[in-house]
Amino acid sequence: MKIGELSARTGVSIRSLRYYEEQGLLTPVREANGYRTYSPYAEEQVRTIQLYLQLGLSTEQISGFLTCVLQHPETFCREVLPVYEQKLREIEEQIEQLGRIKTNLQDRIRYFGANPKDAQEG
Amino acid sequence: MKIGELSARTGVSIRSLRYYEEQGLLTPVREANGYRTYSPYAEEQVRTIQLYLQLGLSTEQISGFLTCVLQHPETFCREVLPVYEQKLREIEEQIEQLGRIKTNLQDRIRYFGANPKDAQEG
DNA sequence: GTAGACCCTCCCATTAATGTGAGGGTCAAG
DNA sequence: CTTGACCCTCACATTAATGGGAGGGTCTAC
Repeated sequence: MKIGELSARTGVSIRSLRYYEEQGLLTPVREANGYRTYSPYAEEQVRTIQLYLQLGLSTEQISGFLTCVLQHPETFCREVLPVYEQKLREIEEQIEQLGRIKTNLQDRIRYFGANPKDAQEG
Repeated sequence: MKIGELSARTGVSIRSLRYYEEQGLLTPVREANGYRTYSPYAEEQVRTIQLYLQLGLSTEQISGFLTCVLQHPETFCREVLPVYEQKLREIEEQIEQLGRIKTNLQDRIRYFGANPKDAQEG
């Protein structure tokens, strides 16, 4: 199938499909006229890419294990686990940082309730 | 004081001080030679700006209430509360989103423990 | 043979704060 | 009057995935 059809089937923009190729995540064959042709498996492949992107992984990280997970269950590809673990650490750190900011904001908001309402302009 | 001294006192780069001015957060006077001259109060002002930036507010948001909070307690400036509340909502939403991703990652990581270790290469 | 729907590449823009460097003034001390 | 430490403006780079447009080829149906 051509890029327009793959885009329609997956909901991923043509621009992004070309970007994934540039990043080594997709390798369509080229017809004599230069058009990209994708195998039917590309559709699942694109959905897989999207899934990992939604987990916050970069195209570079995804490229490290995509070939394997397309052929095996995720848990069989040993490149995957360390990426997940690192990402998990990053996420936890971000959550902590956001939690600190949240508490700080909540404290500040609380003070508004505890103080006179004669607020000043600008 | 000149920009180099303000930078040294606050630890904020000269580049950033000029950026804050561009964004309307600082308004040093200009000498005849074009040099920026900052009042002694600028030091506290810069620390205040940094504080709000660390809360995740944008320079645009900060500019909306900075003048007021420099003259009054934060709780007296009515521009502040809605910004805090909006930011708090954003933070909470981000935390939720990260939490979902975290759970997803943890689930995936758990499956590795529950499966055979004969992982495949690339 | 032409209209219209495809496809191609190349390149710029987005976001927000900051880094960096070129090219060039200012000023104080020697 | 030169050195060196300042200061200035302008402008590009950073990040990552995506949007968008220009300029142009291809293919199908009429």
